[in-house]
Amino acid sequence: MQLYDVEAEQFLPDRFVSGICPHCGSHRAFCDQCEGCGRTLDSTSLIDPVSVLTKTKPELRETIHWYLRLDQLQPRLVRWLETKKDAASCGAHWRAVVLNQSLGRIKKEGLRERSMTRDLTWGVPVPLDDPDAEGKSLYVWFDAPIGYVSFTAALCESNGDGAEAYATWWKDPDCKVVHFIGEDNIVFHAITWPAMMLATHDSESIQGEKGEYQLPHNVVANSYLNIKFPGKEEEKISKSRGNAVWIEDYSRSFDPDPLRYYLTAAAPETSRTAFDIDDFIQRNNGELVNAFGNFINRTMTFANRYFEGKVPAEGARTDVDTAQVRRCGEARARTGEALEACHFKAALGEVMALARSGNVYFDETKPFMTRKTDMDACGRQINVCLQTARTLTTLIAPFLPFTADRCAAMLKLGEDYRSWSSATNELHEGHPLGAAEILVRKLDPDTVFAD
RNA sequence: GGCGGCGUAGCUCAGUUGGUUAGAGCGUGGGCUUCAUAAGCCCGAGGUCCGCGGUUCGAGUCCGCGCGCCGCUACCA
Repeated sequence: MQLYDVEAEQFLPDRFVSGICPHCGSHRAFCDQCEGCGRTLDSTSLIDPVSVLTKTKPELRETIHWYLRLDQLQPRLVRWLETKKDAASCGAHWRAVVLNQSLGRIKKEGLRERSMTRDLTWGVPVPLDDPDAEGKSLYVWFDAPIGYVSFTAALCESNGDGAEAYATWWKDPDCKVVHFIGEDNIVFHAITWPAMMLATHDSESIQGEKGEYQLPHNVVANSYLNIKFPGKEEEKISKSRGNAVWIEDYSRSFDPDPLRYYLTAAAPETSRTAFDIDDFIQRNNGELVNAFGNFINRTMTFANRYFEGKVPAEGARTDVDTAQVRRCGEARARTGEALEACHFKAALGEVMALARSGNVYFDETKPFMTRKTDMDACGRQINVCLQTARTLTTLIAPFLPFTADRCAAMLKLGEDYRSWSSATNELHEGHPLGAAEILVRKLDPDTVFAD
């Protein structure tokens, strides 16, 4: 039985019916819950129910819906989620907030069956040859994740592989599916959608056997990103308030990479953060340009000016030299680990740390001094700087693809420079170099504010 | 009301399963350097890890209570 608005000619969802709470007498009660005392209500217990749409009194009508038996799937879901607590056993480091919101809720409240259909005149019609399905649509969170699969199939088809190739992506344990979402969508991706897939399984495997839908390898939820304009208070990004920075507008005047850099560096991975325009300019100029870009630039100009645009001989490396080369390998490993764990801020931090170590190495070995006293040492040092730049090119690629391409062009690297293992492939003596070009430019506050 | 999150240096944040003198970047004070995009490097100052209590040989970390801020509790995707 469900409340029906005769005038609007539609069934009413719980939040569309207001009335008086039978417990506390508050007038701010909805069908499912009272805003006054907070108690959850039975859908028919509300006193003097009124439709929010037409202010008329709704009547009870019988309707039929299809339910997802989350209650029956709960034990398997819990077993699956439990494995996600331990990175070692599941191979993925799940963020605490995702487990807390999903597993925590199940343990305290348990799951109830949930209707996956709605009495709607729009949306995706229930695809059943059943008179009761007439005029009913699928609940959005039932068909939205299925869309993940169907657009994979559509893509496979347009690629000429045939729609059935979707199984390569969705039904093969070797293919890890990772959902990147906002924190408000956690339960749908960590509970509802996995439950739907579990319901299709024949096996008792919690992850899914080959040929069965694979549950997510990881569900990575970010918090919200606020926005802060200079001289104003931090506020929520809102289309209606017009305080959003549109990608189309931004990309008309600026390169995408500085924005990528900032959005990664300031991402709300554990708690809400703000896109602060001042901070954006400052981090671009101080970190990306001064630390990273300048290291590449000072290395390239030096190599071009004093070594005829070729990689100088490696020579007999000193401890200081090998230590820097070793740092390149360590940075590759650490950045890779952080990326695997979806710790993108930390991963980017590792890349920046390598760039900074390059600057430290440059300052400590002083090739601009050895140039006058010991040309072999100078070449050895610039060789190490170039190896560092080589590693940086690959490591920065996942974050700043255009910048990486420009680095690769300067170092005359092949197409495969993005392959992670190639990061520490050393450039050989005599390897030709391109002209030194400015990688990233400073942002001028006045120009940015004008836009 | 229920569920969940956050509170660590002046600012923005890291702190994995409790384990030495709590870290990074920026900012700030002092110094060095010139290859480089007026870039870079070194050293220093700066913290009652929101408060109180508890568990423990040991708590930023675990438990309880309190204070403050925030999100979810949608037929939006």
